[in-house]
Amino acid sequence: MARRPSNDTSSRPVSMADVARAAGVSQQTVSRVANGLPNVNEQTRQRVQAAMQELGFRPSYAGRSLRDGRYHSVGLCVNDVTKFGNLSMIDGIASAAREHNCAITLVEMSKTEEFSLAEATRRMAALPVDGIIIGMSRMAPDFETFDPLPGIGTVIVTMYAHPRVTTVDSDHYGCSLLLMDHLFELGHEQIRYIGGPSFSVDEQFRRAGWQDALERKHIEPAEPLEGDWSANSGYEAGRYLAEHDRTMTAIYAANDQMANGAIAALRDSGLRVPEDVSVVGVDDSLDDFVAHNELTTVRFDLHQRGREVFEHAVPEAGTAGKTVAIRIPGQLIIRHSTAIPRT
Amino acid sequence: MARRPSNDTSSRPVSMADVARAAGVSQQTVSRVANGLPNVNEQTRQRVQAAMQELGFRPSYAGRSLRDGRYHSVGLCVNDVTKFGNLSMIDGIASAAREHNCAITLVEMSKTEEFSLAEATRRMAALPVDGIIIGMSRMAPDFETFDPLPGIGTVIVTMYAHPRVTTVDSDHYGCSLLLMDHLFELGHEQIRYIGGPSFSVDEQFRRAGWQDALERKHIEPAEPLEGDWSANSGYEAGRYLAEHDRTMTAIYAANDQMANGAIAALRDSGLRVPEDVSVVGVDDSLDDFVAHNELTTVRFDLHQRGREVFEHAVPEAGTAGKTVAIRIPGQLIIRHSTAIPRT
DNA sequence: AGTGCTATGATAGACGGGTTCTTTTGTCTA
DNA sequence: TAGACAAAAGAACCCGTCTATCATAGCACT
Repeated sequence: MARRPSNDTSSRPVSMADVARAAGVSQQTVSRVANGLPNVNEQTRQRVQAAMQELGFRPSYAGRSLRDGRYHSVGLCVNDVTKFGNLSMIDGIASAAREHNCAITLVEMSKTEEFSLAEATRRMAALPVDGIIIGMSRMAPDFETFDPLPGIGTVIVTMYAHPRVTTVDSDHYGCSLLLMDHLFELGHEQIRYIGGPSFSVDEQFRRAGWQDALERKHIEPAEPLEGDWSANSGYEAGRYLAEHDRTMTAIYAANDQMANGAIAALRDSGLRVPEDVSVVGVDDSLDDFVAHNELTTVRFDLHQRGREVFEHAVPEAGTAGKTVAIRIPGQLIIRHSTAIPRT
Repeated sequence: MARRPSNDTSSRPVSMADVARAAGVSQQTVSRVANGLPNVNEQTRQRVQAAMQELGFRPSYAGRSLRDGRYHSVGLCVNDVTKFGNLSMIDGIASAAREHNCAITLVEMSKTEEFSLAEATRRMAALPVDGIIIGMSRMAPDFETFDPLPGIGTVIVTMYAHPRVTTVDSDHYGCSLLLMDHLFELGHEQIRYIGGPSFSVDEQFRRAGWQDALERKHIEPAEPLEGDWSANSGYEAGRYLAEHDRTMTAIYAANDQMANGAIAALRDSGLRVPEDVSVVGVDDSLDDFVAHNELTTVRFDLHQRGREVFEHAVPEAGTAGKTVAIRIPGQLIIRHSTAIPRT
């Protein structure tokens, strides 16, 4: 004989059968009570509920999931929870998930090493998820060849489009155009670029936007500088530019933190912002950290992105099947770090 | 009749039975292959593996969980993902979870409204979790009366101790003592306090530490100021103090962001930091946002906290049953925002 | 008495993976 | 040729929830 059904409530979670035994009713009367179905006598209902309470019954997630084939959770795979991009992704998705009464199953891959989409998918597929979301903040080695698992919605959060997978992201290319247009309108032409690490996908697209904007106006882009997203790296780059480039009138830093560092460097070098040099950033992330934030920047609607990501990963209503690439535009926030260039 | 077993592989995930049918073997021969058990002919094994590959078999999480009563995931319930305290909690727990090859099931409660522990527990208990972690960044209305669910490990991340639940947190009281001792050693006595919102548990303990430290030295604490953790609120408080208190020699801001704002305010008011006024903060959170961060602060080991939280929520080895209160000390980081007071 | 409705029980099947028990098949030896 | 033994495969069931049938008893109303 296989395992005998055990009646000791101590070592095993309380099941409906336990409750039924305790209340002196049948198992599916307990089911009726648990699911609020009709045709249950009021006295019986109370007796069952009392038994549930006393025994500490909670319906088995595994049993229920097995039955109705749904997990009510969406899988999210990121490399580093604390990076601004990932954090804002979690935030946006958490909002959307809550609206759908859904939880998030979060897996953090190695903070430093890159991971393949196949590996991430395999890992997530073994978890209780109705859909898989992968944050691809750096190019995965198998992006081109990757095939999503059949039968489960998959969304990659990245700017790169994929022929067989829906991708969603804030428009990290368009934000550059917004900022560059703003600077062009003010009259700037010599606009230097301080980027993030070159392996970053966001960096690649923000930088491409900067470069294309210049080339469209037939301006030769000066050598871009590479930081690591931190204010200190922005400071160093700003210092370098202040000392070596007397023709520039504006700096586009690929995020606010580096922009903030660059501003400090310019001021330490005796240059005024925005009178001598205009500075712009991206993310609108400084408010909590810097008093009187004056930085012109681009703000992304992260909750909208979260909603799009979520709803494409867990397609409730016939949205399935279509592979799309969604880019959510940012909004230009003009503050006082930009002005008409000195003549 | 109940639901008929369906054989259309299209609408249903691929099960072992499907693989067995395709490979022409029995279901548990597939099981043996899947779990690498012996007593399977090499040819049979290859045939089964080929069938698995072709059909895209992946073992059902629900079936497996139902069988062995484990979910390999820990539940985490917070009010707002983006708040520094919660973010660092997620980060720390994610590390610990990864070490145990475990996922995190994340639920974000209302960002603004407080929630009861009973409600949070009920919500988490319906999810695939082997343990429940609740971030209580503001006092829950039912903290005193709360009883944890039997049969599942529960940890509350908060400074308040609870008689029936293990609580873990960074030592938000001790960090104040570290900073105050540092200021005392330099010779400061008139130390003003800029706190976070009074409903915050962290605030309550950081403030209590400041107050107790002063009273232990028989110094009457001057009225504490209340901010909202943001740099702007720190700026306003700093401005107020600069204008109204000419006897203070140091400011203790309850987080780095407010400290950063306060420093800006002092400088705007013509006071030098640290020559005229010393400033300290807590969290060591500025590095990414501010170039040349000079703020003396306290850094918490968030990964250690995450590990403690995780291991008490999911007790692998006999640590169960004991209700403890763990407070993880911070580390004083002395930079250059503190100096001997002017005489 | 017959009809219809409600409350409940009894039984069973389905979901998918894993364990145990049993049976079949194959090989080697006496 | 029979017996011993091991390898391989099958059959049965359990985990817990939910639902689909039936069956039955009680009650009210016509």
